Amino acid sequence: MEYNTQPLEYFIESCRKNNLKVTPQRMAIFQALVQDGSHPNPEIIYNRVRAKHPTISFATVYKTLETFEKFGLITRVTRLHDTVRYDPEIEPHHHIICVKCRKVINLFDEGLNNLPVPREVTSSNHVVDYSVHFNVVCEDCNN
Amino acid sequence: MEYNTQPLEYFIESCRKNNLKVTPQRMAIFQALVQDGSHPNPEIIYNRVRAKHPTISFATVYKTLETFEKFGLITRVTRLHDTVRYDPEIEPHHHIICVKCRKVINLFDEGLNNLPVPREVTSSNHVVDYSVHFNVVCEDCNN
DNA sequence: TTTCCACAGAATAATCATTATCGTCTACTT
DNA sequence: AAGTAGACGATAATGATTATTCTGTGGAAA
Repeated sequence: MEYNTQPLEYFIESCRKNNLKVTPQRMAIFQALVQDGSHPNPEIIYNRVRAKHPTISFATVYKTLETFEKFGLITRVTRLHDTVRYDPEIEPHHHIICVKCRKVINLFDEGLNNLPVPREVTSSNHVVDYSVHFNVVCEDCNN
Repeated sequence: MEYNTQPLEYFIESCRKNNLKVTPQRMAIFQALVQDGSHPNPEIIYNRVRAKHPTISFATVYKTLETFEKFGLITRVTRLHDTVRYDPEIEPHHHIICVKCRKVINLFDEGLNNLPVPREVTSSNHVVDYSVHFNVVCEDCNN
């Protein structure tokens, strides 16, 4: 179990490279994220950070995480978290997702439908389905 | 371009099988979803349906879509739409997502990191990255 | 050193998406 | 005819996120 994939020194270095100031709050937010592999949401991070910085505000957490993501210091699991997106397609398929305009296009591909599922996945979980998310910048957004 | 993957007759049949009443509103909601491949959110569907059913309410649209999904008539692109989930991992990796408790676990797998990306994806898009989402019921939720 | 300025942070309001509640209606049972 | 469950509409409530505004601070420039 190795969570500390991004040691603090690397984080600080990355901030410097991007002209981001390294503040105690930012370090705390980053550490709250790195401390485990739980993919926390802003609320959880906020609560963790409050232990050491009781006056920090929600907005700061949101803005900081957004900034980190913008500069590639962290990622988000999916970029489609703003609203539910429905699909009438119920057969196995995959998705092309434009990270700018959030357009979603279905992708049907036999090869992708038959990926070898790692044992790590099947060993302790019941797999419902899977789908490959291609995060792209689409033609329309590329101009 | 083939969107009508689920003709209306099949929809009606599926409703009957699941003891769901087939109402004009439900047909309209389903057709608003099937009419194109745009993966609309509830707001868009609401606006489309209002053309024929001006008195329909937002709540009905939400509840109906939820019902459809529950019975497997439609799907959602991702089940992590309720809140942003951050990840300190910036190297290519994949996700195991429990559809019940929404736990997310990173998955590192060389094979999955080197999938052949279909030409359909690369031809008109700039691929930022991709990630395989395994939707599962995790050990904890399986009891 | 002093002044200036941009960024960072805190507090708070506002917005947007979603869910819950409640009353009504209707088809179907008893 | 009365009862019941599901469906619908109206609306309130909640929860997540974003915007706004003000204050502070550290370093660049004078």
